[in-house]
Amino acid sequence: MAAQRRRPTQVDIARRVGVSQGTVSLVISGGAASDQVAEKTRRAVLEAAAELGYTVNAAARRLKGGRTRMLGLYTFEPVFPVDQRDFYFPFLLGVEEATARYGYDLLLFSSATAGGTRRIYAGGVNRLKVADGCVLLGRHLHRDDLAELVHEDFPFVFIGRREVPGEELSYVAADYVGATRDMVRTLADRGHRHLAYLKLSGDQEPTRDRESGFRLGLGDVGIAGDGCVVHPIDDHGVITGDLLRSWLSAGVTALLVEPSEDDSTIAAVERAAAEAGVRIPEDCSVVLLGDPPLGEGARDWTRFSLPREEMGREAVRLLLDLLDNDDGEPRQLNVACTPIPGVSIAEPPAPPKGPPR
Amino acid sequence: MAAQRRRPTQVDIARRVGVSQGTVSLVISGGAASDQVAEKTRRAVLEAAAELGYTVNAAARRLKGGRTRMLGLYTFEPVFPVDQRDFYFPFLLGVEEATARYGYDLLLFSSATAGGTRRIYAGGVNRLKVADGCVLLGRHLHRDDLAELVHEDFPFVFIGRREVPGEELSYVAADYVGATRDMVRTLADRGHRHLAYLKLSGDQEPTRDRESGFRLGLGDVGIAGDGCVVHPIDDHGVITGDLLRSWLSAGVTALLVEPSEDDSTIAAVERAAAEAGVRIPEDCSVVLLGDPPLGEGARDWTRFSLPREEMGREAVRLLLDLLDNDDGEPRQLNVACTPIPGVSIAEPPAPPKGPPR
DNA sequence: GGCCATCCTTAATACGTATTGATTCCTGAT
DNA sequence: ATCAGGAATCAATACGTATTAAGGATGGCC
Repeated sequence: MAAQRRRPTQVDIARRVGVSQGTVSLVISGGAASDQVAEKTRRAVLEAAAELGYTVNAAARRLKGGRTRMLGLYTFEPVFPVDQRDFYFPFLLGVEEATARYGYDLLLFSSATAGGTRRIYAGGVNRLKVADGCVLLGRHLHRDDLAELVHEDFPFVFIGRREVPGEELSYVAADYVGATRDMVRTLADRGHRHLAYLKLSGDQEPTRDRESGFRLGLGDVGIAGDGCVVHPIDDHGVITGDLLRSWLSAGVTALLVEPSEDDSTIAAVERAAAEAGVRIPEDCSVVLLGDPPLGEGARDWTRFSLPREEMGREAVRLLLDLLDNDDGEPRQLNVACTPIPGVSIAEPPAPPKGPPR
Repeated sequence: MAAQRRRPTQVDIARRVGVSQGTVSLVISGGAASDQVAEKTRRAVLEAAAELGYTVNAAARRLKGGRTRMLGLYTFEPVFPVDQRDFYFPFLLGVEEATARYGYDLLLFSSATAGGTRRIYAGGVNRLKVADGCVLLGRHLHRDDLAELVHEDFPFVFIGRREVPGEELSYVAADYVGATRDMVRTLADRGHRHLAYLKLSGDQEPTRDRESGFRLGLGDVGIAGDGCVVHPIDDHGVITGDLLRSWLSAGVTALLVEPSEDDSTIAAVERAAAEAGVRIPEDCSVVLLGDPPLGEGARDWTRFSLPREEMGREAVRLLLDLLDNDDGEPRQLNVACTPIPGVSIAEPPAPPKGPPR
């Protein structure tokens, strides 16, 4: 154990065999340039290398070559805490799988917590750049950091559509617009004409996309906006039974609910319904605009699901594409969501009193 | 956008500010030597660094002997595939959490798959060394790789006890010996005198430790070994109803089953019992020597559980300790398992015929 | 004004590898 | 004997950082 402290280098091999370090390098790196080395020398070098227990110093090799063959994964929220892991884990899975398949290593930027908040620029230094490129993930991002990042021209791909004014950036996103639009159609086909959309507060792109889809859907089926409600809820989802009841008596027959990463908004809707004595779907249809992790024995909601694992894989693919073909062009990919029929919608109930029209 | 492709270096910063590269290094590395730099210069450097989007080149820093502030995580099995993730995930969780808390980043060596098998030395290069140190995990390891790694004197900690002949290495392991020993005692207290131990084939340390515990336990309670059975099963657990029946008629009243990473061995026991018409625990008590991931509605086995998350955290702690105080001493830590009572044991049934004594 | 001490900055060097233009050595032909 | 030409090897250099001994400026003190 108390043997040599220093690891053997190519110089050690060279000295032992009686050649130069350059020659050793030619042999060790193998491949193309290696066949110009005499077979005898070649064998002698390899033998000495084995005897000394030589291994290439990865750092030195990387230093020379530029690439690190590492991809970074930065998450604006901590991914591993258990309450959120079911939501984020499939992305991770996909990213990891693709990273491995392409022969890269994956660097998790776990350290980036500055006083509880996660920031890219800790100490004025962008740590992400240790990797060749980076996959970003998470809802509660710092706009400043993101803008700065774009400005730096560092290759990255966001999972989820993100906007930075005046810049085009690369992402792979779920097609919330289309999926929500389809949901509205589905409800309209069942006869619903008065809808309430419960959107998350905080003006994030995923929310905006759903809202666009909502309005587009209304247009598609010819529903006027004034019979409908758009109601913001905070992340921990507060909605009262009274509020729900007031909507229903105003003629609303179906709810579209935007889920958060956990199941808080859905739980809130369940509570409100119970409170108001409203049955789902008999008295009110409910659809989820997404596919949050639900506990055991949860209701089989009518919803759509994101191909999260595939999104992770695609993000890596785009990133590598970005690295290899360095035009300045952003890569943008929208993937379709899969509708899940579920059992939380039904025909609208017979109107108790005459609703407006 | 089509700006410089090359990443800015300390030299670029130096040129811009009008100082030397050395001064920039002093500022960037921060800490002790940093306070001999004038505050004005210091700020100018940091500012320029931010503007240029400078990041320290990990490879270069490492080459020079500095730290990368990266810890590696190398798994001999793929961790992410879903069927095994429930087993390995808590380790990951612990490792990630501790890594983050100590301000390090976590490098997952996903790339190390050479033709399906995971090898540390892919192409003669030990890639682990990019990181400051490494946590190793997994059952099906390559002994050659491990021996080589030890021989290289690279700091690492294994999760799980591992042996390399003639070397002492660092690990944090579950105390399988003690836990199994206690299980034998528990069974003996209930009146069982003839036990069968189903061990995994493949001569791994965790298996050997359980077997030691088994024999120690027998000694503790004064059971002779000749009324007991030690039966190896392969990873996919084949055991027939006939075999089970033959044991029982030879007087065996309780089974100790070593679980694999999935639940295959347990499923095999269930099958064999059903096949032979043996009820658990009425006709035969069964304990698990571990805590495998079980599906929904699985039997509440009498077993013991590993503090997997804690083990992950501890591994990181040991590793950092190893990095900071570099004596040649290995760090070894055994953590106790927690017994879980369960409902799969009972008193031994009345002997159907006179069993041997 | 000269000398020293203090503070800041620099120049030089090492780390281990990959690459390339130059050099030596050989062989065979003239 | 000389030279061309190829094969095998070498010497030199770059990569980006950390470190340290040495240099230079500034100010104080007598």
